[in-house]
Amino acid sequence: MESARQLLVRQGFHGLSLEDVARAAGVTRKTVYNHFGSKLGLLNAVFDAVAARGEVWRLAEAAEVSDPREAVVRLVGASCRLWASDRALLRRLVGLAAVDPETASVVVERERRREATWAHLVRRLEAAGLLRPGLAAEEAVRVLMALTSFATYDMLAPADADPAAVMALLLRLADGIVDLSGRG
Amino acid sequence: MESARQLLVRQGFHGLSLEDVARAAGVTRKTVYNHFGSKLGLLNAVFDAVAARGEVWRLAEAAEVSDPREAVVRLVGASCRLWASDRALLRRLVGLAAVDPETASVVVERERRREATWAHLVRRLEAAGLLRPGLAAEEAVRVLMALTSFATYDMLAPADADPAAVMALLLRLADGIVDLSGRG
DNA sequence: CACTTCATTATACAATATGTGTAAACTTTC
DNA sequence: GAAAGTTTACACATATTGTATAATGAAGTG
Repeated sequence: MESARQLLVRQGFHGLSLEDVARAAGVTRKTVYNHFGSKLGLLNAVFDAVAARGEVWRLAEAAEVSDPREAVVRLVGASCRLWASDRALLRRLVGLAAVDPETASVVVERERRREATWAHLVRRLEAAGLLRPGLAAEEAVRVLMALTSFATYDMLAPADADPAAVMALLLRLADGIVDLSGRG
Repeated sequence: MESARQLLVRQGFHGLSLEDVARAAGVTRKTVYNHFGSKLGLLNAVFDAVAARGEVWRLAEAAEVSDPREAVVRLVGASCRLWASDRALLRRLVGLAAVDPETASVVVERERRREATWAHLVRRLEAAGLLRPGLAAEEAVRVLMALTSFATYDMLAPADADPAAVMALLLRLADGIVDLSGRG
């Protein structure tokens, strides 16, 4: 999996042959198939690994904070840290989902969960009267999804970025949608 | 090219074989190679076509408006219309650039130009004192690039979206970065 | 009309990739 | 040491990209 990760980052998907992966890992191509079933299976495993390393579970944790404004801040932060955990790899993986319908399922499933999290939080914000006026709840969800997406993080963060700096920028933008002014 | 476009949207990149493209277009595979040189060449042509159909030149036009605030508004609008012109196709094309270093060049070149446009406009905004305090010019450029990226548009717009509605949302967000309050 | 030029076709070929099958060698476990 | 499960080496089928070549056909020009 580590071999696959490195090759995927360096060569891209098209340049990633299971022959190379197997060689780099010091095993046979057949062994790779025994473990992962297919190239797609391998990618799935790599994706799961990066999600785990990036501590995805922190997203759910952040969303459960009782103060909804604080929850937004933490959710944005957890997202940034997740995306920063392996940027080059995520770029390939997320891109792949847009390119190949077969591969899409993995990412789509996680995005669905991310959306459910935000949708729930937006309902709480709405109940607390913290949504800016003239803004539908669904719109707010879409905006927050977009702001906390990998694509946005990737464009906002310079190569040597500190996730915290990006987080500050995102919160500033989110303030146009949600009233976060009570907090730093 | 139209065959390629349809197949790319329907099947994704991995499912797009030049055999299928040729058959759908009613020619031989060899003819496709005579015209486009390679699969990449074909994609390039398809990308150029969608950029032309989406009227990319309007971006440059918008950036030249003398009032910098008005220029921002128009540039955001032109971006939305560009991205809306063939969403399903752009999803594949933009994703592909993130997946495959070979393919990246096409998109990267356009992004570079888009960035130059924004960078110039941000300098004008800065000179007019319209940047929100505590914000570096490079940060502003990155934020505006992110807000007007295809990825953001694609996440913000519902399936049946009106580009103008998305544009309004984006301007609201951009207002956290640039003072646009003088305008509607 | 005959001639030339050019693109298209049919066909074959090489190279590379994915995925499967099988028997032999090797490890692990009991 | 024997049984069970992996890994290997090797062969094979299939699909795809890309190139080469001779034959075919459709222009336009004299």
